[in-house]
Amino acid sequence: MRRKLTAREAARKIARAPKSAQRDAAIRKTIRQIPRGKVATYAQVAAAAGYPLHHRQVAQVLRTSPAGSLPWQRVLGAGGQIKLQYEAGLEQRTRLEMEGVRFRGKRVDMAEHQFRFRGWEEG
DNA sequence: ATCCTGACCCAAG
DNA sequence: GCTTGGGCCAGGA
Repeated sequence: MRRKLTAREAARKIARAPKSAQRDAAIRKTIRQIPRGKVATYAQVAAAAGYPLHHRQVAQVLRTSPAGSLPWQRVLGAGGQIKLQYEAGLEQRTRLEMEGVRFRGKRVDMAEHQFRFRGWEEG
């Protein structure tokens, strides 16, 4: 069994970790803050995580994260559009509707469902 | 280092 | 509404 890291060791480990790992961790943490019935856009997640120009990495994180580790269905494209294709897109829509998220045509009603992160001004 | 690709975004037309 | 072109960034070959 591996011994638990001391606080100092943990800090060193983080300092040594590549920036991409910190960034991805921040993105995952941000996504997990979105509650049931609420949604956020890729760009919004990136900005709230502290990386305003990394919306594409949000998608990358969602793609590469193990299934069940994130509420992936709550992340949408700009304007509340589902960006997944085919079955995946249908599943996303179904999951969201199960959470009480309403759609207007192909788009989620963002005025009603967009999540406000702490420190997220605008709107 | 270069080239390609992606669950992106946005302003134009 | 839709398509297009340009911009953005990181990962993999």
